Amino acid sequence: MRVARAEFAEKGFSGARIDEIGARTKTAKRMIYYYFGNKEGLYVAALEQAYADIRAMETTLDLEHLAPDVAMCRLIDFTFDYEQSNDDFVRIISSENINYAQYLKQSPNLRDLNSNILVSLSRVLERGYAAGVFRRIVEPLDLHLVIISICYNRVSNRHTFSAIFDCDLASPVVSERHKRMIRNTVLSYLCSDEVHPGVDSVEK
Amino acid sequence: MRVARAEFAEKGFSGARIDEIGARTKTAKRMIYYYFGNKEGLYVAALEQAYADIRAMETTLDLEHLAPDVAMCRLIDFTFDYEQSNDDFVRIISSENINYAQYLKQSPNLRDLNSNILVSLSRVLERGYAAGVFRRIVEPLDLHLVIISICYNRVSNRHTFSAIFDCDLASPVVSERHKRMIRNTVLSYLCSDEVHPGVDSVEK
Amino acid sequence: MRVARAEFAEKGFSGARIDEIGARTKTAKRMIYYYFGNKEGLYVAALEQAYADIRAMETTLDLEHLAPDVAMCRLIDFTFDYEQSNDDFVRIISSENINYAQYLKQSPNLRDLNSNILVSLSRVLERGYAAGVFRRIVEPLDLHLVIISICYNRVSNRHTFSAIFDCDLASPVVSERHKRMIRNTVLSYLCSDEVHPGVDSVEK
Amino acid sequence: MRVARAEFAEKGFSGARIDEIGARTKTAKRMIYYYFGNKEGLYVAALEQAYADIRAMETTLDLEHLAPDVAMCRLIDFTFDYEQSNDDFVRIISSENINYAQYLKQSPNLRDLNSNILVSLSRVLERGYAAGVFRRIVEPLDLHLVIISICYNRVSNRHTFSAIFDCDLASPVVSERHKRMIRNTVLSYLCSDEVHPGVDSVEK
DNA sequence: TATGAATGAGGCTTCATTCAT
DNA sequence: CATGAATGAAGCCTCATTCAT
Repeated sequence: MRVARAEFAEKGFSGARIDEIGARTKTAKRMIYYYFGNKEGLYVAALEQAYADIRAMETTLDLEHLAPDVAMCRLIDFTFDYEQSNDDFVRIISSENINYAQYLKQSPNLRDLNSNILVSLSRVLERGYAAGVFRRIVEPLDLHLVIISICYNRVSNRHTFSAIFDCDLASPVVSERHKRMIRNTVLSYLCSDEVHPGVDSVEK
Repeated sequence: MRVARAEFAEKGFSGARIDEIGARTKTAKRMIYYYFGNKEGLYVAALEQAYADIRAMETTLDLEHLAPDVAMCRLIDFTFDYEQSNDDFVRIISSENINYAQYLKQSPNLRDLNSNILVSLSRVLERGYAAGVFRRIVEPLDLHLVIISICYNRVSNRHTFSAIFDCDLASPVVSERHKRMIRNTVLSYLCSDEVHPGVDSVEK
Repeated sequence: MRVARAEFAEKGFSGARIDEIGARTKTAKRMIYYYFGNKEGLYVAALEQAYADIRAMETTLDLEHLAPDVAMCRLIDFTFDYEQSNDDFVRIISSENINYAQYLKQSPNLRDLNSNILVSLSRVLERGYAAGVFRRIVEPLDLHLVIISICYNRVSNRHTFSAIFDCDLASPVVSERHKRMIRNTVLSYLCSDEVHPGVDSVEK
Repeated sequence: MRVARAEFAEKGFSGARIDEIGARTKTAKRMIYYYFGNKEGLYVAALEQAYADIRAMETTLDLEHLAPDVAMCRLIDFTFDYEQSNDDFVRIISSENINYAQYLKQSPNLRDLNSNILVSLSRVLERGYAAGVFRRIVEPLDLHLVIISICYNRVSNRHTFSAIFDCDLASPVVSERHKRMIRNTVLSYLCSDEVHPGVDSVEK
């Protein structure tokens, strides 16, 4: 199963070879069909496990006992570190998006699995508003998008990014710089309430 | 060629079927080999064209004649709109990252092709610092990462995102809200210089 | 066992799936091997049962107490009704003929099992000749062929027949018409002794 | 193609091995998929050809220039001989009935292909009624069923028949006897108009 | 007697690619 | 410059059967 996840993460759904997974497992290829029915079944199982893993880690964060801004930073840091350390997770989700999430949609238990991240975010925001430390009114969903996007993209697109810009996003120096940047980006946004009119205010 | 790009974007490299491309083209499948050598050649050609297209559009932005903050907003808006309108581009790049950018790395002319976005960003930043409107010292590369990440992820991962959170990222209401959010996120970050210590300041 | 017979009847020997039989039975698939050895053993058992069933019914006809022509009609009607009502029986025999009856030949108890139909026919014929109601001298075997052929074919080939001629052989109207026809065909044949020279009398 | 037909005739659809067909052909197995798409496509092609062949022969009978009874005998003889000589045809149709004629139904050109046999029969009957040689009013479809059933069954079920009754239906002696029998059966039926009440007249 | 887990062999099919014209 | 026909390799999957308990 770990092997399957690695294979799907490495090659994507159609690129993955079920023979390869069988060969790298003690059990024979035939058993994959015994347990999972077909390639799709194995893929869905790997996908489910990937989501289950991150959820299991998220519950250990214990944000409630931290000050709102500190809690927010911890959440950001966790997301940052998790994505960076688990590129299997990142790759399988990218792959699933190539597939229009058709397999994820079939797995109903996955649907509500990740909703708790929005609950966590929501609580931290509420406490921040109450304490006066956050002033920007924002949807938890939108804030999650900001955080996850930057953390995720650093990992998912690091190959094209580094090819084009000739930089190594995985180096400790850059990692630390980026982690700080994301913290400051999110907190600057939340703590200010200035509105930037953007290009709309310009004749176009 | 348009067909090839669509096919690669839709299915990824290994999922794409060269028969399918042949069938959807007037020219026969055999000609693909005549012109591009093999599947990889066709893929690289499609990839190059995808990058060439966005570069062609970027040169029309004319940021120099706008105030720094307005220029920044225009750049953000352009990125946002381009990614949202060109999911072929987004998909083929995700697919290429699944492949560890091995094909992009082989195409040397693609390397320096996108460097001008850093130049553009750099100039806007310089003007912003000079005018005192931007106070945060930031690498152009890092800033680009922030902008592109959010714009790109909204599109690349919209299928899993919408499956999990049951929302439609492509709806006009959400799109507009997110576009504003990205502007405000980036500009809040640039205009402030506060540093948020983050989780590091907490015993860990 | 009922399940096995239905499966073999539905799909033929090679089309039948022993997994399917196992799944539709309370007992596990493994038990099939315990009791029947292998697929062939199960098939032969199903085949034997099919023949045993029809034989059991045939013994209830009680033809001896009927006038010869009435007895013949009753035999025809029974055959007609049995074939029409038991397409499982028909199908498994067709399937066995596809297999060159190789399994039937292996089952020696099946050999003499159906000989009693010839005995029954023979007795009815004898009584008919003695009474002067039948005039055509005919082999019981040949007469059986005529009767069984029409009754059997209506069922065995009804799918291609109805596809080609766009008719429903199972409808009550057609069934009754055909039943009458077979009676009249057989009895016209037996009661007359005219000989039709056929094509042989024509230069060829 | 001849090979394919023989293989399907011998083993039925699911029993046939496409590898076997490939091996017995000059062209490679792969080409079967090139031309016919899949196993089903090849099977349908073989089925269509089987029907086309018999139709081609039927058109050469030239029944119009024979007396009605002689024409009827010639039609019977042709049917008898064709079925006996072409057990490939017989077997593939039996096999198709095992499949519920699902493939035949998909082939619309086959539908009206065999309608001409009913036309031929109908004309012979009309001429027979007009000449007073036939007296039994009968549907052409029903008469066809009688003729084809006996001729077909002798071949299709000869394996179980011979296993059970220990006789060789293919021997010249039996063949000739049966051919005569069918002629006399059909013509006795047509030339008489007696009605046999059957079992219905008996208390039941 | 009963059973879930396991399996080697072989089935159909698809792939990117090349040959002959 | 263009094309229909051809192909070896490999992919996914299913089969009847047996093993360990």
